Amino acid sequence: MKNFELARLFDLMADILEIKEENPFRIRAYRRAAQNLESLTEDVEALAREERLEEIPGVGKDLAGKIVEYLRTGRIKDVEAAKRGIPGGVVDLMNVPGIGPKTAKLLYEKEGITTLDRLEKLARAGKLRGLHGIQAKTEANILKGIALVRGGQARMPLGRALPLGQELVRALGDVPGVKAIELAGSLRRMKETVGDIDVLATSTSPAKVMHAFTTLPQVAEVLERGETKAAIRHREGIQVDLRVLEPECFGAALAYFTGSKQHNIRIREMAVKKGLKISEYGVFRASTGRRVAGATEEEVYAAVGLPWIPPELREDLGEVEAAAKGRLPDLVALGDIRGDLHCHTKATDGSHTIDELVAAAETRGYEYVVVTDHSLSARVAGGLSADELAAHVGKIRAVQPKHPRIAVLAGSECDILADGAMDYSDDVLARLDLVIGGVHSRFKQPRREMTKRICRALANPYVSVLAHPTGRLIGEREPYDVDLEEVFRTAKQHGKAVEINAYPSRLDLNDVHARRARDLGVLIAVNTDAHVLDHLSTIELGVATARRAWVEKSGVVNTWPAKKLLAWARSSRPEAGRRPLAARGGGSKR
DNA sequence: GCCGTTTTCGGCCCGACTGTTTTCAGTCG
Repeated sequence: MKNFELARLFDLMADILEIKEENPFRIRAYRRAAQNLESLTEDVEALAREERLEEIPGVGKDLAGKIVEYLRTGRIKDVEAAKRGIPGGVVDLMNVPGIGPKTAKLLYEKEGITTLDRLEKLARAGKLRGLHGIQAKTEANILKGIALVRGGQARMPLGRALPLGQELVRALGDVPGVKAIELAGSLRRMKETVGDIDVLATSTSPAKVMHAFTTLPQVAEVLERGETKAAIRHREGIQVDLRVLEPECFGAALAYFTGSKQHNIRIREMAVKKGLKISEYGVFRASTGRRVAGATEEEVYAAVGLPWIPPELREDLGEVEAAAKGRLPDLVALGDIRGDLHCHTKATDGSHTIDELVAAAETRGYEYVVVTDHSLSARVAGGLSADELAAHVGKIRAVQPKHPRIAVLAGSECDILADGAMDYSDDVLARLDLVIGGVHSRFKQPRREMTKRICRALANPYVSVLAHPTGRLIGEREPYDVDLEEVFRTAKQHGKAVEINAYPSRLDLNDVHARRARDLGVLIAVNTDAHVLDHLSTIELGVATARRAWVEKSGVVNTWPAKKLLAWARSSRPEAGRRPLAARGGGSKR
């Protein structure tokens, strides 16, 4: 899978062309192609083999040729050529906030700076001032920027940023004069990580809102403050941008501020063709400057002949075309979820009892909850032996009478062993209502072994759902090397579901992979993997990821009624019905 | 460099804030 390598290469090319002050549209073409390669759900090598590269948006004859060249030779001559005369470090200078292509070029050409170290040294010594446009303040900003880069300006996981953003919205919502306030940007689009938090407010007295914002207790530093726009650094480290506009602009401003940038460009291009101009202030007739829309997002989209597009889809990944054809997906929504299929208890590594879990699920309005503690091999998690599982299932069944409004189901998050066998024998699994299979060991297995291992588990008649299919932990652990195409094909063949695990540091499958699964017609389960009761609410992150993947309600097994869900889980099993655990003797561990 | 219900050539989104060159370029989103 060379999608990311190529994306980085095209981005590098764009950086170099910027420094060389090339045609800005050519630069944009490289950036757009890079972005689309990054979010491509298919393997670029497969597309190349099938001569379908030009189906990638933003990839024409020329870039397709460069992709083929890279896949064949491992390099692109034009990129190598462009790199000549621009030392690699010069491009890195542009990572410093405030340094763009012009400044990077200036620093290199006038001072020969090609590394951050050298830049820092000269800035500290006050030797940059006097260069065209650089005085003391710019020098100080460069030093701040360098510190930021060195500190690793890592993007913040959605699960952390969302509560911070919601807290800010609550705080600013109380400020007198604020009419409406919303999160925007990548946070509203629910990207798995966000670079900053964008907040949009409408008010008749923006100055008051600006003041309130820049003096919030969460503020570590005010970065920028104008009449309608301000930016602060949150004490949690992330930057927060606030924009305040008149109420009649709200829809246009929300659309503009939600992005993505690429999506906005598409919409504005459509507007231009209709003789309109769209900005954050509204939709205007280009000829007269007369305002024709802007109070709501629906108005803005309607002005270019489109239905409203859900924020999660606004990535210029086909949603504009789908909207134009009236074929937007009917996305799964939080309210569609009828139960959680993946939850732990004190029996293994959860921190609440079965009863507490069931009560919490009931409070959420769920129709069912599946208790899925770990199997024996997950030793660190206190995995259960077959005997212990039998006793545990007895306890799970025992709480049912106390909770008549919710079906309490017995399951397991059963380890998929190194060779693809399950951690419990089939006759043990047969006594469970629903089994989730997951990889928790031997993450470094070679791709072919890992793929075979997971596919074997999916073929097991008692396994219904594949937990966290790639094993990645955002910012902590890389996904294991596995051929997801093969996994998805196998899941489809056996009618099994793959999970979108909503655990904040997992979000596994991610949006791109989940979309591929969805495109291949694979069933999806959205689960929290809750270890503490609070985690049940992170289902929101999982549903958001499903929505970003264009997943519809019908494709999500835990939007189904309990009867349908259980019938599906049983459908691949050789025997009909479920035999009571006690009648089967049990005893053996596997 | 891409792309086409105005176009296979000639377009390609739009505006705010900062620092400094004090009228605007550079950067950012």
